[in-house]
Amino acid sequence: MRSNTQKRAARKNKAVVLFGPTAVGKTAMTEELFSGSAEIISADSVQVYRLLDIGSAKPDERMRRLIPHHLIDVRDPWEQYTAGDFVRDAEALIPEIASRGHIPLITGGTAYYFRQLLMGPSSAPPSDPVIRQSVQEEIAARGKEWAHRTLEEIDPVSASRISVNDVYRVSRAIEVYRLSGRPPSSFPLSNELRDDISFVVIGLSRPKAELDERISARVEEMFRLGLYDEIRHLMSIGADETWPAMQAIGYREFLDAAASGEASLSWIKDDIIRATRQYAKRQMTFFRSFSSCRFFHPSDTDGILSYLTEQGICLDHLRADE
RNA sequence: GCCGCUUUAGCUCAGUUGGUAGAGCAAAGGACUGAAAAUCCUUGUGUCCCUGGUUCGAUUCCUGGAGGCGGCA
Repeated sequence: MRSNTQKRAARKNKAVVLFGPTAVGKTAMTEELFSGSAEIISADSVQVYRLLDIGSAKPDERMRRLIPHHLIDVRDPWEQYTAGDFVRDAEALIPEIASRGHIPLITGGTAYYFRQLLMGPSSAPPSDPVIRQSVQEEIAARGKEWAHRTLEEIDPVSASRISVNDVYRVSRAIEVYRLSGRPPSSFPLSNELRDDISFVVIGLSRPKAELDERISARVEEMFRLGLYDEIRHLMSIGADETWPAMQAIGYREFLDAAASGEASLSWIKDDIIRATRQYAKRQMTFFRSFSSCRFFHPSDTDGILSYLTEQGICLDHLRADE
């Protein structure tokens, strides 16, 4: 029935998705446009971890007072947080925030989290630590060629998509098969925006030279704020490369340096800057593949504002002006 | 000043018994099925320091020069 469909459409939750590579200027832009009218759902796979404050560029106290933030500091650095956890948490938060009369603003840099949320999560079973470990041990013992051959037997489609060298994905594919008894490629994957939530998707970008400059400045600032002390504290409580959080840029470079012996702070700093630039590039590649995304320069607040209005998002201070 | 080593891709360096070259890193582009700041795929790039000589042909051999490193004065 038409009226029913309309009613459901009217009740559909709205959310704004704001993506940008590291250091584009998300925070400043967000503060300017959304203070007082939104609550942030952080889509950031590193800011979920406690104790990783400086290197993950967590929003400061002042910012968090201006706009409530969710999904920051929700795990200890030795715990695993996954894209699936993120989707579940975000799905719960969106209606909750809307019920307070606020705009759910999903913002961050973890493109994979956005993908899972926007197109709907995969229905493949979540990882089981025991099975994962046994698959990994087997691959270590028998080699990656064996692993890929094994995948080819259980799922030729996946095998043809995944490189032999991509042990990370081959391993997960075998794991999914052992968990479910089904070929990984049999779990459906959508490339369309899900239709139970109405998303307005905004991307922020800058010319490369501009972004590179900001990344250098940000890393310098992290060192000034005490990144070295932060990692030293983490290491003093037992942090090593087996902790999920320690694969984050800005932390693992210290662990690598400690493992290899000699490396000066300025060497480590250069490593971090380089890795961050490479990461920013990968983020942009991923996000450009979302056809529903509209890109803006972070300083173009007028453009963003009118796009939001056009999409039916009404900000409080805009309302106040009327 | 003398002796030795050295000069090849943006960087570190292989190499060509004489037929104008290739790895790693960096860079650029791309992928991404509950680990994703992870992981993987693809692609260039060159006065082979300069100058003469030998040679059908020199980045490669020889002469002379310039830069760098080390040793002796």
